[in-house]
Amino acid sequence: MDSDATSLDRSALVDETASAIRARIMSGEIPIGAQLRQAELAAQLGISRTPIREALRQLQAGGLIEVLPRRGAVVRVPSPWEVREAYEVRAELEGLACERAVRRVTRTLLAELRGTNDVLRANERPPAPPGPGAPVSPTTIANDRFHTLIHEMAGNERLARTIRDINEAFPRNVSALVLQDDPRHRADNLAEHERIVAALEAEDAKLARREMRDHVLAAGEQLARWYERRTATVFRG
Amino acid sequence: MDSDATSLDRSALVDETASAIRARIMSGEIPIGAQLRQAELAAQLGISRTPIREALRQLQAGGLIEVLPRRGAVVRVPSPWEVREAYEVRAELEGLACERAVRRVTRTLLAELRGTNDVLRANERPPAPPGPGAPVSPTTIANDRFHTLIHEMAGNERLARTIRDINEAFPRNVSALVLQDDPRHRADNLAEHERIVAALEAEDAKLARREMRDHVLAAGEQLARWYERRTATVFRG
DNA sequence: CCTCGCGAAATTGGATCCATCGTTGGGACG
DNA sequence: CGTCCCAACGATGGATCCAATTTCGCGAGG
Repeated sequence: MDSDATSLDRSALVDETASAIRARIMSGEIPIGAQLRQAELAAQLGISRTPIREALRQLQAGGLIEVLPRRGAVVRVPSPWEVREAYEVRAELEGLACERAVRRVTRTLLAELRGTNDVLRANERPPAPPGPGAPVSPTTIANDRFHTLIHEMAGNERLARTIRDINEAFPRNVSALVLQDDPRHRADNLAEHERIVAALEAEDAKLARREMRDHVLAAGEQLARWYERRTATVFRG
Repeated sequence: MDSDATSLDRSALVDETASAIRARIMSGEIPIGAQLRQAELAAQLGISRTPIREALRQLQAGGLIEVLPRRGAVVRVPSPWEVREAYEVRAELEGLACERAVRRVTRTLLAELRGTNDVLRANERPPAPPGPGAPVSPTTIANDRFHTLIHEMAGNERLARTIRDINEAFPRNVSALVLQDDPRHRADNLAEHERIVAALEAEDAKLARREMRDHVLAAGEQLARWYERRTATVFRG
């Protein structure tokens, strides 16, 4: 019964399935703490439970979900502490990437970086309050592109992959929400991006590294605070 | 048919299976490039192919093995380039860990670090040439303990996990072999460890970071060279 | 009204089945 | 003698089956 969704008919079905599930968790369509029922997922994707289970094992290895024996899989609920730890590591790695990117910076790449910032500037007033499961906003795409570009400029696959792995351990839409929620955060974020571009243009590796490091740390702090408020709310309700 | 091996009867069978297979790859018992036959592994572990396949997905997510559609799983053969990239990242992360460890250093921990170095010093002449699949040597254990201790001292779970993930992407016995092969490498390794301990004792965070960074980079370079020689040999033979 | 307990339903997880694809060895042809 | 083709074999991968365990609901008892 191919109810809806993406038609997974290619050869790498398990990997595709894992991506599909990951995307639904990332977007918030499947919220934090939710149970992942194998039968349900199988029905929605129009496949049997076997590839579902293999896909869940992949997500488990990445730390996005937790598989409890005989109790099924659950989307992990990151603690503020975990978020801070992860973002300290990510800040270091993104800083390194930014430092390395200085060596490879070109006018074209700088222009593309500025392009992403233009999008951020234009969308300072977001069109709609993004709820969970909403399609990824232009702002988020521009943000991602900014970072991804720098990862590519760093010219180290493992570095890019490591950063990606850390990011994918947390439902990303959450961080997007944090950023888009508060106009002040958006402004800070844009200013930090612009300082990073300036440092790259000046080919000041140390400065670029420090700016990127601080930028990621600031974002992590906001995200951690969001989780703090969230857990506080949960305990009250 | 429970032929031999470890009796996997607990509830987290898939995770145990993954660990078992990983251990056999890490030790070199299953060499680089080898095919992982599901039926064979299942028979050896006395279970069916289903948990084997899930375990392979976990290993695939870690990057240790590669799963080609319809062609089964193969232990990845890292290129020297990949090794250098990975060790650049690892060097940065271990350097960070070492820098952070300065804040938490105690006499007890310093003593334990020195203890691992004593083992390295005592075993400058390794008892037997370690072949693939050999049990882990005291030297390797001491080496691991040295690094693990510092990771713990850093007090950041994610950092430790990230470093571990990178390490586990390469069959570890290879790097152990590289170290133990050449007396000169062993001596260098020991001297570097001692400099790191000295920097920790002096509570010089920046120095500790630099020493650890250089140490890991040096090890990575040796490992990359080993892979270069290996691929050269393979092409000849 | 709340708590405890039992039984049915739901869910997981390992084993097994079978269609499909890849591989290999042998034979025919150039 | 080398190359190509085909058939048989082997392996993978998705689907299905069934036992074991957890969860949920309902009712009895305090």
